[in-house]
Amino acid sequence: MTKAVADPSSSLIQHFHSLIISKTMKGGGRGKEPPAAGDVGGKRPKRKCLQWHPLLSKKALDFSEEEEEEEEEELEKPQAPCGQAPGPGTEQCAVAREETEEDPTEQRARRPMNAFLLFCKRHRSLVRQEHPRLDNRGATKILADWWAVLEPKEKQKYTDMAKEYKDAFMKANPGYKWCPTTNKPVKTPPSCQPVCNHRKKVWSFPSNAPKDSTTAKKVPKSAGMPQLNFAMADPTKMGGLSMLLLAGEHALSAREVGVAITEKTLQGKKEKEEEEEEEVSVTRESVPNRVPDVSKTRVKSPLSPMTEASPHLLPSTAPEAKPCGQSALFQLAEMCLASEAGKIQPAVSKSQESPSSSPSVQHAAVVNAEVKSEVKQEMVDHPDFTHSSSSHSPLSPLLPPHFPSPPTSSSLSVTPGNITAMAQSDVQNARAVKKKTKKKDSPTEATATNKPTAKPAAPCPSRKTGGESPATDLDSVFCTIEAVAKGSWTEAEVKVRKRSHDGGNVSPGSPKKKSKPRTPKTPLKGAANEETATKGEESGNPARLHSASSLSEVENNNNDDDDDDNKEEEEEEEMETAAIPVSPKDEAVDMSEEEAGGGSTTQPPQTVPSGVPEPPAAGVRPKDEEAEKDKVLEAMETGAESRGSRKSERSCKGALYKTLVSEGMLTSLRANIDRGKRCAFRASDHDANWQEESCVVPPTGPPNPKKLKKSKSKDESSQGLGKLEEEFEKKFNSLPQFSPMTFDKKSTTVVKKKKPDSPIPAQEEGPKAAKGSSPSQKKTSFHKIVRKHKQKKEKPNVREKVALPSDLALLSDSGTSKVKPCTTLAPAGPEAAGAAAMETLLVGSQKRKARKNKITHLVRTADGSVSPIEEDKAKELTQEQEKKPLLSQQKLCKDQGCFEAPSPERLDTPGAPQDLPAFFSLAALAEVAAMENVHRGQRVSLSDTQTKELAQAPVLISCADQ
DNA sequence: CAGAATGAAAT
DNA sequence: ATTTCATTCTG
Repeated sequence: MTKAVADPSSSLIQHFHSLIISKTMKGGGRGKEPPAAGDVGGKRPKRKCLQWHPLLSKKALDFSEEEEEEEEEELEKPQAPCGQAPGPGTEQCAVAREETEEDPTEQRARRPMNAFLLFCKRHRSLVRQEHPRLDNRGATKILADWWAVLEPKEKQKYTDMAKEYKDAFMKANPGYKWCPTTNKPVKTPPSCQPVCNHRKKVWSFPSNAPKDSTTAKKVPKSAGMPQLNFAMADPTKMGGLSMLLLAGEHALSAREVGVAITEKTLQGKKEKEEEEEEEVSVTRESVPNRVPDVSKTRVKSPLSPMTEASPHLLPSTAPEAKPCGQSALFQLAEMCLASEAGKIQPAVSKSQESPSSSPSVQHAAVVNAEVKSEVKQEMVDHPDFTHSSSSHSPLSPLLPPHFPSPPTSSSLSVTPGNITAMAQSDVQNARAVKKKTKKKDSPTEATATNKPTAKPAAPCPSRKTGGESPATDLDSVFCTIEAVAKGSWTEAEVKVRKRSHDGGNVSPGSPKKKSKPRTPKTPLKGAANEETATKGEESGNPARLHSASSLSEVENNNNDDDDDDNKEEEEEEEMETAAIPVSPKDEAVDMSEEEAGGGSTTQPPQTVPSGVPEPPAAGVRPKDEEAEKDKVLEAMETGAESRGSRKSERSCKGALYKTLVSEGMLTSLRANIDRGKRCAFRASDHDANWQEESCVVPPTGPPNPKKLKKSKSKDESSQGLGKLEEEFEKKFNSLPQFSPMTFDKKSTTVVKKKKPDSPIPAQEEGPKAAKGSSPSQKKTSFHKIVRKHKQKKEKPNVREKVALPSDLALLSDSGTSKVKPCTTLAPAGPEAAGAAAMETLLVGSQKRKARKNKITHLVRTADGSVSPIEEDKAKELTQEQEKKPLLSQQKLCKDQGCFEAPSPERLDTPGAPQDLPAFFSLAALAEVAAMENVHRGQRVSLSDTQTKELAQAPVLISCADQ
C-alpha cells in the first residue's frame, strides 16, 4: 500500500534477504558436483537458491492480476530509491539492493518456473493422490502426459503466469542469467549476482576454488565473506541473522577488505582491531564529507556490502551503493560494531599507534569515544547487549580462514585487562562458534544490532557510566556462549537473565515445547535457539517484553499448528474449487488461536500489553510483513517514549530483532520445519493435500520460528514473503487445476481424434483442438513423432511399437478411475490402439533425447553394427521397452485387477497387437530415415542423433518385420 | 543424489 | 544444437 515507501522497501529487501538466507539455510548447497566439504549432509540440498517471488519485486504492491509488468517497473523505480538515494543512484540502488539481496549470500535467485513446472507443481499432488504408489518420476511422467494433453488454451494460463512470473523476476533481477555457468565478467555491476552463482559452491571452502575459481575471482569479496562464515560454521546452520551480521560486517570491513583483506585475522582480537581500524578508516575515508557519524559511515557500507566487497568488480559502485542501504541489517551491523568498538576503545586508544591507524588516530579516537559512550550505555542498560557484542566477535572468526591470518595484533593489544577479556571472549566465542552452530551468534548479533532505524548512536539518553566493568557483561556473555556451545540455550538464557536481572519467570521451555512437536529435527533446534536468543536479549531489559515476545511466539506456534491443521482439513474440501482466499479464515483462526495460546502459555497475555506494539506485531504475522515491520518500528519509536525511558530502546531492539528473525531466521526455520512437517505430514495425509491454494498460512509471523507451518503444500516461499506470497499463491492457486478425469477424457478423446473415423474429437478437446488448429494437431503430433524419432536417441521405438497399448492404458488409468482404463485398453481395437500409440508416443516418456553422455552407450559403428556394449544396450533398451509397457500394464492390472496382461503376449509375439502401431512406426521410421538421409550428408562422423537413429533402426525394423 | 518431465535462456 | 536449471520427491 502506501507503505511501500522508502522504509518499506528496505523492509522488503530485508525480507528478501531473509528469504535468501532461509533458503540458504535450508538448502545448504546443493552440490551436484562436488559434494565437497561444504555440503551439508543435508538430505536435501534442494533449495540452493532463494526462491524468488514476483511480489518481491513489487514489494508492497499487491500483485494485481493484470500484467504487472509495467506496473512493476514503475513501482520499482520509485522504490528503487533506496533510502533517500539521490536520483542518480536510484537505479543502482535498486540494483544494488537486488544484488545485495542475492549476492551477499551469494545466493542467486532461482529461475522462475516455467509453465510446465507450474503445472507440475500444481498438479503433482493430484497425481500422487491418484497414484500413491507412483514415485515422483512416474508422477512427472504422468504430468508430462497431462501437460501434453492439455489444450493450448488451458496451458495458456500456465504459460501466462509463467511469463508473468518470469517478467517480474527479471525486473527484480535485471541482470539475471539463467545459466551462470560461464560467469564471465558480467558487465553490469548488478549482474555480478549471476556471477556469484556458485551457490552450490558457495559453501565450499576457500580451497576448493578450482571450479569456482573462475567465478570466484569475480566475487572476491562476497565469496570470501561467505566462505568465511561457512568456514566458521555450516551455513545451513547459521542463522539468518548471522548472515546479516556478516553482511554488515562485510560492509564495514569492506573498505578494509579492499585495502587489505589479507590482514584479516580469524581471531576475535584481530577482528576487533580490524573493526576498529575499519571504523576509523571508514569514517575518515568514506565519510570525509559526511558527518563523522559512525552510523552513517556504516550505513553506507552495509548497503553495498557486495559492491564494496567486490571492489574489483565495481569500484565505482561502492559509493553509490552506500546511500541505499539502511536496513535492519545495517543497523545491526552498526550496533555490533559500536559495541565492539566500545570494548575495544581502550585498546584502541593505545593501539592507535598502530601503523595503519596512526593517521586517523585522532579521528578514530573521537569516534571511539562516541562509540564508547554508546556502548557503555547499551552495556549498562542491556547487559545482554554486551553479550551480543561479544557474540559479534565470533563473527570475526568468520573471517575467512583462508585469509592469511593477519599479522596479528598489530594494533590491538594494549590494555591488558581489556585484552584479556577480549581474548577470552574471543576464545570462547570461537569455541562456541566451532562447537555450536553459528545460530547463536546470529541471534545475539541480531539483538545487538537491532537498533531501530533511528540512529543507533544516540537514540537513548545516553548515560555514561564511567567505567563499566566489561567483565561482568562478558561473563554473562560467556555463560551464554558456553551454554550455547553446549547446546543448552535455554539454560544459558536463563542464566543470563538471572544475572542481568532476576526476572526468572521467563519460561524458556514453553515456546520450544510447542515447536518441538512439529519438527524434532535440527531445524527446530535452530529455531529454538534463535528464539531463546531473542528472549534472552529481550529479557535483558524488560522481562515482560520478553515474556510478551515469547508469548507471542508461542501463540504463533500454536496458531500455526492449529491453523495448519485446520487448513489442511479445510483444504481438502476446498481443493477443487480453485483457490480461495483462505487468508481471512486463517487470520481468524490465528487470532482465536493466538488468544488460546496466550492463555495456555504460562505467561499471561497481559504482559504483552506492556510490550505494547509488539503483541500486535506478533499477531500480525499473517498479514503483511511490512505492516509488521512498520508496527515494530513504530513501537520502537513511539513505544519507547510511551513506555518509559530506555526500555523503549530495548524493546525496539527486541522488536527489530524479532522482525529480523521473523523475516529471516524464522523463515528459514519455518521452511525447515515445514519440510519436516511435510514429511511426516505427507505420510499421514497423503492425499488431502493437493491444494496449494489454501496453504496460505500467514507466514511471517512474528518472531516465532516455530511456526512451522506444516502446510505441506509449498508454502515455503509464501511463508517467507507473507502476504505477498499469499497473493502470489492465490494467483498460482487460481490456476486451473484439472481433474484427472479431464485428462482421462482427453486421452480418450485424443484417441478418438486420432482415429480416422472419429469425426468429432472429444467435446472438451474439440473446442480447443478446433481452436488450436485443426490441421496442426494431427500434423503436429505426427511431426512431433517424427521429430522424436529423429531426435530420440535412446528408445524411440519402444514407445512406438510396444508401448502403445500399455501406455495408453497407463495414461487412462492415471486419469480415470481404475476400471475404466482397463476396459478401454482391452477393448481397444487396432485403430484405437494405433491412435493410442500415437498419443502415447507423443506424450510418452523420454521425449527428450538423452544427454550425450548418457547416450554414449548407443554408439554404433559405421556399418551399423552395434558395438558390443551398444548391442547389449540396445537389447536392453528393447527389452526395457517391452518390459516397460508390460510392467505398466501389469501394474495396472494389479492395481485394477482387471485385464490380463496382453503385453506378455505381445512380448512373446511382438507383432500381433501392434500392427497398427507398427505401421505407424514404420511410417515414422520411413520419415525419419528420409530425414536422416537428407541430413546425413555428412557421414563422416556419426552424430549422436544419427547413432541413435541407427540404433533405433534395428528395433524399428524388427517391429516392421513382425 | 539421480532422475523424470518441459521450457526458457544461454552458450 | 546443446546445456542449465527450475520443481518435486522416491529409491
